[in-house]
Amino acid sequence: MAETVRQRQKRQTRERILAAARTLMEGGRGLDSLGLREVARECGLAATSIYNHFPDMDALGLALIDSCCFRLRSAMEYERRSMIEIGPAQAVDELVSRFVRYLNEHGNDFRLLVQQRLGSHDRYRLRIQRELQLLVDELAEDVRQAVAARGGVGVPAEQEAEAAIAIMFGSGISMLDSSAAARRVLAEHARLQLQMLVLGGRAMASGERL
Amino acid sequence: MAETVRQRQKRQTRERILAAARTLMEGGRGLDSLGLREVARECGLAATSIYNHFPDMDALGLALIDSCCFRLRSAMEYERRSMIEIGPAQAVDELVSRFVRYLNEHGNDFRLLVQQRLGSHDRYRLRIQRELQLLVDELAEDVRQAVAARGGVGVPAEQEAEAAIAIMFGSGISMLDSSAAARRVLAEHARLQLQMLVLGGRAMASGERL
DNA sequence: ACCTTTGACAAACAAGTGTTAGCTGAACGA
DNA sequence: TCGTTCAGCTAACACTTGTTTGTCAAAGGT
Repeated sequence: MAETVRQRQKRQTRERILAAARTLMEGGRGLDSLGLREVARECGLAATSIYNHFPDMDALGLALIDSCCFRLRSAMEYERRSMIEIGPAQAVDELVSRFVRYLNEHGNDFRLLVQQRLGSHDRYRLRIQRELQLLVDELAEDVRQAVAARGGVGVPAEQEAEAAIAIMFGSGISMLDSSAAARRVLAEHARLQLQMLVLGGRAMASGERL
Repeated sequence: MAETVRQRQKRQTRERILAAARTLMEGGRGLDSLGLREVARECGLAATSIYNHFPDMDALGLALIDSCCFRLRSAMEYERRSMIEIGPAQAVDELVSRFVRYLNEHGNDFRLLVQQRLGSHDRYRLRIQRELQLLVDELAEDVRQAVAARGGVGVPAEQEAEAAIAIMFGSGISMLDSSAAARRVLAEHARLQLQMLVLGGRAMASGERL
């Protein structure tokens, strides 16, 4: 059955609410300080109308975070095979440039996720941590496959992936309030740091120790 | 001239206010959601009395952040020479265990710093970023000296330090809501990741590339 | 001893908060 | 066509917020 007029309008209004909330957070404001009436005003709705779409403010926040997770996921997803075929140097380049593009397009998403990862709201925190763990797991799996395809063994893929994400997120946070020029420098640094990490993983796999 | 009764009492009250604010944030609450009257209630003061110690709420927040920066600084400071003498493996151990101890004692400080690093308040953000940059710079200088003392050259110390801090902070965030047992595992992971990084720096210095 | 300073206070202000109750009018299913 | 559903509205409740004003009593300075 096709979508009725009412259903379409309701869905659109719901999206307008989420969009308004995101707009209000563009200045870097936290999710905690976001008011229901403020969101309603931003999208030209009566305050109480929001309750037709979300049972309470927490639900709105969770929906917001969910949409951020979705966009992060979409942005960092890529065809698995390519990672394996292009080799480690280009894989690092690809990873960084993909992340930089995500930051340029959805910097406020990223800010929200990192902020709420340490927020007081347990539901939000768990949701985000699960998402980030998925990111690490996928990257680890890719590292394993890429290493195996080249005949390598023993690289601690899980730790390498976790450290790689930490490095990228660290750079990402710095990029958030940097100019476009400064961002390019920071991206270059991130690339170098990741290369260092991969070299270290390789050294460790071949039995080298400190 | 010795401290008068009034001066001492004022200083003590000021500290009581800051302590109350920190207590209220123990559950992981953000600085934004902290109310003046709430803080006043927590330390048995009239709401308006706080204005005798801080011109406004922003000043209170800044004082809070300053005290967090101070404690982070104290916790991570150490005798410079030891880092150079003990060699890279123990240096990594020392760094991690120092950071873990800091997290155990001042986990909420750390949470506050990481949260506000991305907050909307520019003054807070800048203050924290300056502090973290100092941390990176000091670590980089130590790496340079340690490498030089062992006759190494060409290690990209600045990038290595930045990546190391990113790795530690990433682990730290995960540790914040982990049990003591899980924290030990995470610390072990951080150690491994840092070792990987140092090995990579060494490889890179000797001309190895991906 | 006397006057000034000042930390703490209660009362009030204007505005904000999340949420509930009840109404209206347009879209819907029959 | 007629009754039902329901998104959006206004009004209200019971708070909370940061801040200003003015009072009061204790400590400080002379």
